Amino acid sequence: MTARSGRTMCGRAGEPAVRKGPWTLEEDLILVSYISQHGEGSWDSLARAAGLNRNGKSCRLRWLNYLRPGVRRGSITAAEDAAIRELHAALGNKWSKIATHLPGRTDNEIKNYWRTRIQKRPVAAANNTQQQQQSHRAPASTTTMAMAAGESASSSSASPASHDDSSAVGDLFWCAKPKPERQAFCYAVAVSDDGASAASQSQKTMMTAAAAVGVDSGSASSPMARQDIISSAAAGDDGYSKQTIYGYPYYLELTSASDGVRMVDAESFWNVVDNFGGTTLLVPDTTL
DNA sequence: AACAACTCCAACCGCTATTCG
DNA sequence: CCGAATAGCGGTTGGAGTTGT
Repeated sequence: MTARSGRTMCGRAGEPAVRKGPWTLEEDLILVSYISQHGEGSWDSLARAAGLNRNGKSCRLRWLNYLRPGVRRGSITAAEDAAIRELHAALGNKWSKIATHLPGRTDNEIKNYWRTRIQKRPVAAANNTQQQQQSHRAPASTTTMAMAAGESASSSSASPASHDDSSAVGDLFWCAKPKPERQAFCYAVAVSDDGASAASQSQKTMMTAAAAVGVDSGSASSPMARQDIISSAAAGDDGYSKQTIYGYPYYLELTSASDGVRMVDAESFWNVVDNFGGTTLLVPDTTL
């Protein structure tokens, strides 16, 4: 294992070791499930009560920066970039203050963005933020994603998804939803075309959503490549394809056996989201 | 193909501020 | 008022992924 994972467990003698390091899908689900039922607060006791072998601080960070509804993933837009510069000039390294002006963005994300994009390459970032975002790590890293909570699982009173369809034109969207009898969650994922990073991010969302269906938990394995998901999809007799990602089964609604993942246009994509009355956890990136 | 260099960002740490008994 | 517990903030680290050689 790695240096980081080498210190993933700690604790005093006689006490159960507290996990550190990257969160697993199982842990995410436990945390989301617990908070959706009991709410936030008192993180240390929450961690214990939820049965998570994590300290409260870690739970809080995970929730606030990643799992909390409304957290926005995807690239920083040009407008956000400008806002960050302006706010940083006025406020300095007050990341949490800056974050309050950028809905859905976390202080951690803004801090990372500042350090890696602006501070390091001020001119390039200022001149063409989006170009940079798409030119280095992966082509077209801009991601548009949404995960909608279905009726039975939604303790949140599901406000309709807010989104900007104009950002999505021309991109590939793929949608999936659980079988009706398993409608604990439904979800929809959209990715920009051929983006490796985008796909990986989307898969993460899919996996979380898929696992939230709550069937046959299993052990984690390597994430499937987007291509693998597409190529392995095949409809069953009932028109649904059972897939397994990270050991969790989920179902794709297929319009036909040859469809693989169902590709739809932006309007249809958002129809899927809206028609399920869920809460959009991750909203479209408008930089496309 | 293999390796090095680079970038991104999740998660950690230490510290301060706030709350509560 | 005081001390402990909890929450929040900003800085840093290091693994993973991508690109360059």
